[in-house]
Amino acid sequence: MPTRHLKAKDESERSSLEVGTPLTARVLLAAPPLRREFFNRDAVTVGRELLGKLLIRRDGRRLLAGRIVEDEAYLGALDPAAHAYSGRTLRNAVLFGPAGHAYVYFIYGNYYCTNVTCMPEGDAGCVLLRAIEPVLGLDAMIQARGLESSSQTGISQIRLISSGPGRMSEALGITRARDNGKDLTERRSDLWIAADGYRPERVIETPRIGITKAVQEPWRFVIAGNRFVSGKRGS
DNA sequence: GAGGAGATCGTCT
DNA sequence: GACGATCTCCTCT
Repeated sequence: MPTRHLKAKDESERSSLEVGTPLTARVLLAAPPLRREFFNRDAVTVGRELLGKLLIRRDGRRLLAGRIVEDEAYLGALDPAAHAYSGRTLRNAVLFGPAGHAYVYFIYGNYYCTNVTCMPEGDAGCVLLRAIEPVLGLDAMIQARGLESSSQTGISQIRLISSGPGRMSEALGITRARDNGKDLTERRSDLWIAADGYRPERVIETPRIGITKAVQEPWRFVIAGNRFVSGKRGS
């Protein structure tokens, strides 16, 4: 994969790249994984409450983690924009299974998008994870994205690491072959979601983006002011 | 900085 | 054969 060149930056700028509040592996491993009951609710509630939670990837002996700053709810059979709307297929079968599992699909010939199943089994609701704010493993994420090292990554470009569902999945090495159907409530898995007690100050609800059906529904949730939120000017 | 076009391939009909 | 819950690059202002 060719290296994508980002703007150079100086040392003073680099220190500010330690985005949000960087966490240690010890802190991440102490954070309890979200329980099945958390996901066994409607997708809108889960989407709103997932903001601020930690998405953690174990990659060999390494941990990568980011705080969820943007997501979207999809309501299954009730939602024309949802993959489950047209019924069960081989691709979306995970959506019809138990809550708290990863639904990963391939899109536009290049990218993977990562969802968490929710609602009681059979209802096929899910939450699309759209962006995280890196809290551990920043350099590994930059490498996974094919960007230059953090010593050369500009502050104005740092959001390119994990802002957007395709970028976020690539940064954490999430693929359909590796992660589709994985239980995200289980720390013994190599991908899970945990809570460390952080609560976002302000959450904004907006219409979902990148879809052509049910575009008016305000089921996209973002942490207000967070620089890793995708879209134009993070809106 | 903003907007548009093209790339790319799995999935579904 | 058509479409798509995206991203990057290029052009214009």
